[in-house]
Formats: sequence, C-alpha cells, structure tokens
Amino acid sequence: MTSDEKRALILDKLADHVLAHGLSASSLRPLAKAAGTSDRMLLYYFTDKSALIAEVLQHIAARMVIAMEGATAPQPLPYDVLLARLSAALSDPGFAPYMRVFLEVASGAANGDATLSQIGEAIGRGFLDWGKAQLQSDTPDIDAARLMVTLEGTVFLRAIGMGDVCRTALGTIE
Amino acid sequence: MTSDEKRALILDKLADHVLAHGLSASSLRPLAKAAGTSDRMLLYYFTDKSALIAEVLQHIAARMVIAMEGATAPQPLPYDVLLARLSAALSDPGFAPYMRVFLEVASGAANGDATLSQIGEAIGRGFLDWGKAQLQSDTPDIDAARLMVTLEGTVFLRAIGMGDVCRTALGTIE
DNA sequence: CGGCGCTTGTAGCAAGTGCTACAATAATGT
DNA sequence: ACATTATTGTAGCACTTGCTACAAGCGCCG
Repeated sequence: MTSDEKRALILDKLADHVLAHGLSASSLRPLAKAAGTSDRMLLYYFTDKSALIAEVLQHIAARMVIAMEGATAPQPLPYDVLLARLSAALSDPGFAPYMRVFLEVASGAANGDATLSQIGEAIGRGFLDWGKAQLQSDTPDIDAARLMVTLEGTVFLRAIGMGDVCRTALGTIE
Repeated sequence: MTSDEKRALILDKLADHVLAHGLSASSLRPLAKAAGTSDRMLLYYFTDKSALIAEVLQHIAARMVIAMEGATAPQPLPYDVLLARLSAALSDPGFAPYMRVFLEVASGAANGDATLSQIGEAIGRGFLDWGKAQLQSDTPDIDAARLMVTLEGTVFLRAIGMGDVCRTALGTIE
C-alpha cells in the first residue's frame, strides 16, 4: 500500500470520526485512535492540525456532494417543491451529521477561525450553486438565496430543539 | 458589598467576556481574569463550570431582551417590514455578538451538550414569542415561525461570509 | 477576647492539548 | 551489501483544562 493510499484511508476514517463526534471532540489523539494510528503519524501525514482539519472538512464536503447527487431530481423543480424536499433531506439521519458539522464550522468561523471561515464559505457557495441548478425559476439567483437562507435557518432551529417551528414555517408552503 | 452583589458584578463581567470572545475562549482562568478574580473564586460562587455557563448565558439572554425592548416598534408590523427591520438589527455590531454566541450555543446543543441544548431552546422560544408579539398578521404563529427561520438562516450565512446571499434573499421582500 | 464560619489565596493534581526530539525499523536504490 | 531515505514508535515538553486540598485571613456573635 502506497503512502498516498494510506493517507486516503486515514482521511476517510478521520471524516467518519468528525461526522460522528464533531470538531470539538476531534483532538489529535482521539482522531488517531479512530484512524487506527497515532497522533505522531497524523502529524507526519498532515503538516499541521489545522491543515488536517482543512483536509478532513474538504473530504466531508466532497462526500456530501456525492450524497446529494443521489438526491438530485432528474429535472429542475419549482421553489416550493425543492424546499420541501431538501428540508426533509437535511433532517434525515444520513444527512444530519453533515449539518451538525457545518453548523460547528459556521460557529468557529464566526469566532474568527480563519481555516473554518474559508472552508465554510466554500462549502456554502457550493451548496448554493447546487441548489440553483436544481431550481426551476425565473429568478434563480434570488430563489436559490432564499432557499439557502431558509434551509440553514431550519438547521439552526433544529439544533436547539425547535424542529416544530420549522414544520410550522414550512407547512404553509408545501 | 454583599456576596450577592459581588456575584452579580462578576456575572456581568463574565457576560461581557463571553460576548466578546465566545464560549470556546471562555475557560475558567480567562473568565476569572476578565472578572478581576480567580478561577478558585468562580467555582466558589458558581458550583460548577456548566452551572456558571448556564447562568452567564441566561444573563446574556436577559440583556438581549432589554436591548430588543429598545428596538420594539410601538405597534405590530407586517411581516415584510418586521423582517427587514430585524434582519438589519441582527447584523448591527451591537447585536452581532449575541448572535455569535447564540450560534455557538446551537452548535454545542447539536453536539449533545445538555446545558446548551436547554438554554438554547429557552432563548429561541423567547425570541419566537417576542417576534410573534411584534407581528401584525392573520396567522401569527406561522408568520413568526417563518420569520425566525429566515432570521436564523441569515445569522448562519453571515457567519460563513455569505452576507451577500442574505441580501439577495431579502431584497425581494422589502 | 475567643471561637466560628464565610471568604479568599496558594499550590497543586490528573487529564488532555498540539507538537517535537530521538532513535529504531523498514524499504529502496546503487 | 551498503548507504540513504521513508516510515514509525517512545517519550516527553510546555501548556491548558476543570477542579480541589489546605490553610490563612476576615468579620461576626457570644
């Protein structure tokens, strides 16, 4: 097994751990344990902790893109339909971990973490573009923006146990 | 100065520090320094760290309520107007720290922190009720929910440097 | 005055943090 | 076979984390 393959394998397990336990529970030793290696080795493969985290988050983002491909409708959908679909998808147990991590990234970014700030925006823009491509609309930019604001709002509220409010808010639209 | 007064004074300075630097930078020693005392004393006044954080967050919530009183319109406003107003208010430098902390609370709650979960929901419900009272609507529950989802969505997006998307999304409504 | 309880400082502990120096092993090319 | 390089383990450093044991100071009531 080449060094690159090892790296890729480790990266995969690191992503699993971050998705399962969050960034705050992702210090080097727990990460190393989850990847079946040592903290020493993590810093051998990834120059830095922040570099490591950056790569892991990008890996996670790539995974999410793939998962979303599966949720992609064959044709663009009108705003209301797409919103209902995505809102349901994001609360799916399969997707929820991504949203938890995304929320944590946003929080870290708001507190001044440069790495998280940069990656958070990249992921966010990617998601926005993807949504725009799914939208059947005369004003795709505006509707994609509204879609995204609404969806992230539901992520936020569900995080604090206010999923019922999300349902109330979106119930009028379906 | 009585013991209660001292406690209240400390609490106030702790709130300042959390608002300025976030929960992640709020371990006992920095907090103590900000309050002009020692970690030892913090654990004398507040049984636990989590109890301390709980009280600080409630204090912060209470402050925000007061600040919002100042932003309260004399009469209820229609949805679009209220949304525009609150959206502008939340990105105001005076309010933004509250939102940063709120976001951090949500993130912590999503990661299973019981204290943050409980307090986050309490604050969220309070905010929802306050919004409902400001709303002039035939369907106040639904509109308040939509208002809240949208506003928290903008908080999220602004955190990752996508304030432009918020503007695009809300621009259509004003 | 004397004792008693509230308040506070000093010092430290055990665990965890990112990271590194050093050396031993394994692989690789000449 | 040998020298060089890549890979990995061991051990540790300097620091932060929440929290605590101990004792000294303090005021207050008898």
